[in-house]
Amino acid sequence: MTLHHADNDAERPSDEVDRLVAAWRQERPDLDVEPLQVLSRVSRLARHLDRARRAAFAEHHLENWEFDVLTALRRAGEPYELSPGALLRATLVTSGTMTNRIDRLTAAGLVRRRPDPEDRRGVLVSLTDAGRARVDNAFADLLRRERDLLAGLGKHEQQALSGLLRTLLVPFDATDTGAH
Amino acid sequence: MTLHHADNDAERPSDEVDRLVAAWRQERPDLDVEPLQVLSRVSRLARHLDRARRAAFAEHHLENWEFDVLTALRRAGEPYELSPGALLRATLVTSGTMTNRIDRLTAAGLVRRRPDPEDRRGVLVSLTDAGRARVDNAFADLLRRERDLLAGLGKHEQQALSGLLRTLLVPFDATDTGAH
DNA sequence: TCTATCTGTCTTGACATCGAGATACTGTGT
DNA sequence: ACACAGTATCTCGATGTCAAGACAGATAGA
Repeated sequence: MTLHHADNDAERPSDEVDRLVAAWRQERPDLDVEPLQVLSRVSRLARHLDRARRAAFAEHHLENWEFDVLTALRRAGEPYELSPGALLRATLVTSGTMTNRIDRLTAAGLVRRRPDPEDRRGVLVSLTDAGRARVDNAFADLLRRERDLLAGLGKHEQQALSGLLRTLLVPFDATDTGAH
Repeated sequence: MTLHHADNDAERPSDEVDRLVAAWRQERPDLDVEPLQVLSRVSRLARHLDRARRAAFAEHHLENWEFDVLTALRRAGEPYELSPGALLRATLVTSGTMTNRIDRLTAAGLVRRRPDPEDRRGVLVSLTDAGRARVDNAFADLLRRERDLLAGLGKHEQQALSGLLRTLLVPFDATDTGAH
């Protein structure tokens, strides 16, 4: 079957989403399930990426969430210092979560808290030397592994892919005010 | 700045990942952070999708995890029945999680458990009529919303995108045996 | 100055997930 | 028959996250 359009045939390797879409076409031929071809793949790939990152960071004794916070600080540049509010906007988590994360990173000696001299409600969180060393090592390692994951695509294909993804992302990053 | 290569210029709208990559280039000019252009976008987009799905399902009184289980059963076709083991492989969660989910879906009257007549260790989980109605409505709604999210891309672009994503996904779906 | 409102951080309680292990049954080989 | 490895499900304890709200301090208007 599906002989009526030679679109998707030929012996291209198929993934779980191909099977999923085929099952839906069988069960709900009345619906157009094309959107799943893109968006289910995005979700599933993200899930696999999460696991791959977990494995990568294990060697550096870092959890994914620790890495997320530390990289946000590292990216900020000298003196590697941000407010909790800036951190939660960068990492897309809520304020309760961020407080908890900072507590644990402080206990682990990777970040430091100090009162904001210009706003007495506020706090500033900064990287310790140990934190900076850990994140720099882990980040270099992560990039190596991510390059491997992308090895199946040529340079131009990667650029095409990131361009298409950007188009989907722009509306979110424009209108979204982040989590509170 | 960044005048030395006209790559990424022109006034293309930019997203958070463009800013993130720019920050890394400033801080770590020694590293090639190109992989982030693809993979950070995948992660962030998945995160946004998760929220969008949450909003979509709220109207149907469904949580994301409920939808995942119910659709797996719905896709299976008549009589909409699978083992917990098959369900956890389909949804990429652990067995403890799946037991818990089935408990709660049973309490909500959306699925039913019965002993497997052919394997007395086993159980079979099936959709109730209420469960099937709920998932069918929610799925149609989800597809409408996902189509809107993809409105920024033409048909060919969507196909190109799903093809590129499939290339990245195949290695995972081939070697991965799922969560236990 | 006083008051109302806003903002930034932290606290609390509920909850879904994971990982490891317990339990029950199957099927194979001796 | 019997033991043993394999498989399927469930139980339990620990953990990370969220949502809502408490609280202190900032900010603007009268």
